[in-house]
Amino acid sequence: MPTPDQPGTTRERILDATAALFMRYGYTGTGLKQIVADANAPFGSVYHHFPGGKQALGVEVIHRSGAMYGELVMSVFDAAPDIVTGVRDCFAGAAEVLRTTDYADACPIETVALEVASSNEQLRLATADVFERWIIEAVTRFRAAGIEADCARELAVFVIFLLEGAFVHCRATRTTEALEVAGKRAAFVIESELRERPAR
Amino acid sequence: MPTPDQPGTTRERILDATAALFMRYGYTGTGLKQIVADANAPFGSVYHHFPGGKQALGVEVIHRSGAMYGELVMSVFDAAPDIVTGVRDCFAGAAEVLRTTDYADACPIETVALEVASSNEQLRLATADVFERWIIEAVTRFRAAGIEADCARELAVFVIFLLEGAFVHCRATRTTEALEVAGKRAAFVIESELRERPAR
DNA sequence: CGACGTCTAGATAGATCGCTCTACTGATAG
DNA sequence: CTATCAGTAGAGCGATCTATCTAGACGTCG
Repeated sequence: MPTPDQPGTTRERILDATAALFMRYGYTGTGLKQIVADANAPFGSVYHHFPGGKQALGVEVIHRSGAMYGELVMSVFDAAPDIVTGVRDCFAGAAEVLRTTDYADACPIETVALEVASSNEQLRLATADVFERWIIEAVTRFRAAGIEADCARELAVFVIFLLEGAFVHCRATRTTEALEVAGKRAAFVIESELRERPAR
Repeated sequence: MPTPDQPGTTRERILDATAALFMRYGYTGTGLKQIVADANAPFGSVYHHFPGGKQALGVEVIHRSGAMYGELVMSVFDAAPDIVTGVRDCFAGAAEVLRTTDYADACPIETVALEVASSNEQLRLATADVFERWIIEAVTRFRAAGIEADCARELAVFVIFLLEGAFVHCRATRTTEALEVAGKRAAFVIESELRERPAR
């Protein structure tokens, strides 16, 4: 489905189209021809704006998508009355998005991360960087909610990759079972942690 | 790294080589040329043994790898004195394998599952089938350990996709942090469940 | 022995890949 | 006005992809 004449500069349209395609089809599964078709951009513009070619475009898309998805998740946390509700809302929201996008829109970098982990060091480092930023953001939230530093990092890693794992099952089965289970368990674990070790 | 003249029939060598390549590079990232090179097989043999081409080969590899990985995990459970230790050993074993294979050998079908979820219905169904079989096997184990039916399925989904999520982080960062955190949390959750709702 | 089916072996086709190249457009500066 | 430069536009290159095709090797039957 080609994206109809979006607003924004050619460069931005290329970035947006690439991000959408990476989320669904991954890095090797997305061709430059398809990117420019979806972005309504001429082929030559890709190499004008991204002299490093597909890899350079990939690195920028990974960082950009990672930042945008991080902000999206954080906005859900901001809207929630407490951290446990925030976690629950994140999983529920992710399930809702999956249902309304024909199980296509999950994590914007997960497919790419697995694809490039053993084949492209530059892209692998980009995905690792995004994951680390997400963890740090989550740690900040958890600490602010009164969880001790060491434990906060453990919980951040636990919650984020429980979400990533659930995405795999949901996309493969076209159900949201895994996200529902994961959300319930994640919320319960954080609740327990807060109960057992109350505020500092 | 081309696999040196393995034993087995040409067909089996093709299946083994494809499975290894899918695990590292995914479906679209693996070419038939590379498969026959690694398998020490002539190109034509692929289409002789798999008349359906790359997709038919993919479907069979997914089912085969899924069954083999399931058996591997179950053998770890069999060797453990109890179910909590079994879960802990699975995550620890997965971390050990990752470390000794340069973070390449994780889940044999995870990368493919994400890649094909929105692009190839036949392969998507194959990955969904494998996940469902794994869940059923895990449910059987958990029920045998005295966990109630509904809860057993929840725990199975939770543990399996916590493992899958951890694989993403480990392969991207080339650390085993996520698997260690996940193993610890998974074991704790199952332990709690057994403590709170003792044998039937 | 020859006929037949299975499997090996690889050349080749046709499409698509990432990428490079030149030409063109339009806005701005001198 | 001309000169300049960023960006648009797409034809075309070599490489690689999946898939097909023909030919040969090998064993097993009649």
